[in-house]
Amino acid sequence: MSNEPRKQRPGLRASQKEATGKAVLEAAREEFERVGFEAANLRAIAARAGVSAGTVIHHYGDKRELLHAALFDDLDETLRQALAGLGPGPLEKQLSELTRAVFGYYQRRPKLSRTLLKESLFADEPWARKFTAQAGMVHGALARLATEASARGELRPGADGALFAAAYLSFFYFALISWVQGAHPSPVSMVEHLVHQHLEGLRPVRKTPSRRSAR
Amino acid sequence: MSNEPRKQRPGLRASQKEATGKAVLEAAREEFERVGFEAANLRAIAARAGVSAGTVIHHYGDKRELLHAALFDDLDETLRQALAGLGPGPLEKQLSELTRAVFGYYQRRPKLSRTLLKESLFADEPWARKFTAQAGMVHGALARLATEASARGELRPGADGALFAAAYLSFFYFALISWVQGAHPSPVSMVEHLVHQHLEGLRPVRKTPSRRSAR
DNA sequence: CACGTTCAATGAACGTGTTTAATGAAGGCG
DNA sequence: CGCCTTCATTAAACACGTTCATTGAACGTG
Repeated sequence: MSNEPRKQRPGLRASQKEATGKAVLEAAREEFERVGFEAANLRAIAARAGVSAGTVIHHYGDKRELLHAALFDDLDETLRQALAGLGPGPLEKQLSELTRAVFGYYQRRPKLSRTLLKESLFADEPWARKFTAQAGMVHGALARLATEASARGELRPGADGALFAAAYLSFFYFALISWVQGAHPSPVSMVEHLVHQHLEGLRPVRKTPSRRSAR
Repeated sequence: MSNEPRKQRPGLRASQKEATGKAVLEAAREEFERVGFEAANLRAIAARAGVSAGTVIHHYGDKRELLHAALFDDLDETLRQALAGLGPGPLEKQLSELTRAVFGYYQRRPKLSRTLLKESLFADEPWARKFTAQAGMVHGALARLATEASARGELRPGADGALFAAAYLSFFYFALISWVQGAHPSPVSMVEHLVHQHLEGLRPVRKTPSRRSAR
């Protein structure tokens, strides 16, 4: 039972392995963004990293995991910064900022955005778990935003923040899928309209709301 | 050789081609549903249809197109029947029926539902066009349902039926993706909750609506 | 240091989707 | 009927992701 915190010295072999892994990841990022996922060639990525194809697989399991390993952190960072950088504004404005920021992540990788979305939505384990956790983080942040908005009087007191968060995510993914499939020029305004309608509701008016009915 | 119905357009070569095409399609359906998309082997499908692997590709271009060719019509039929069979009930009940019916289509193909959804949402041309058209048909029918509900007084007169349809589709796909990824046991109730919230809205109450706020 | 063990790395081999050149039967035409 | 054209079909070749046995250097231990 020697479960001591056995401090592993860097070790020459371990650090070499880490270096190789990073080189492969960098080569993969470049190739994926340059020619897209399906057109990217594992042997080409391996050559660019100065290793053999077998080494790439030995490190990352398969091509899809390599994609996720190469790009997950960037998306995660984008999400965290977008959430952290939200202004105090009204809920709809905050969501609009968030939509724009995350959309930008995909827009910045035109050759890759379609596959990126496709493979992250339908990832296998262990990445499915990571993406679920990531979505859970965003979901929680959104629910918190809704609660704050409720406290400001923008939403009714009993509003279900978690359910609202699910609705926003539905709208966002639907719009994003429509965009990558070429069905809409920009998901931002679609999400905005859907969020607005979701907040206002569609039931018969009891009294005309005094809020601006823009758009 | 007098069994020829007449000098018809088809011609011997054309009708032979159509026969092999159908045989391939049937073999593909069976193999796909039996072992799933990725595990299905083109040479096995070809053998089952009594042709060579090249013939399968010659007919359908690639493996993904074969999947769509094999299963699109079934989904289309499911959708049309679900839409045609909707009762006169209130809008939320109609949507619940629709959700159940379409969900059933995926539920009936456990080995295939994940890939089916994945590949249809992110299809390439020419199938992307067909799926977009199919979604457009459902979208139109949903907008019509909303308009009718509006005429019945369930929704406010100015309600945007098209936007509501987009919201429903967002919820449905989000719930379906969550389901195929194993994140939720059944998409039906999730869609129901989201639709309900969408209809009621989240703005502060001006006057207490007579409906009870479930959940 | 000597010796056995671990393991990152390799390249050849494999499975499978896709491409291609060849084939031969159907179809059109004088 | 002869001849040429079309084209569905095929087998072989190819491309690429993935598997696997092998290797040799790093590592741990006495």
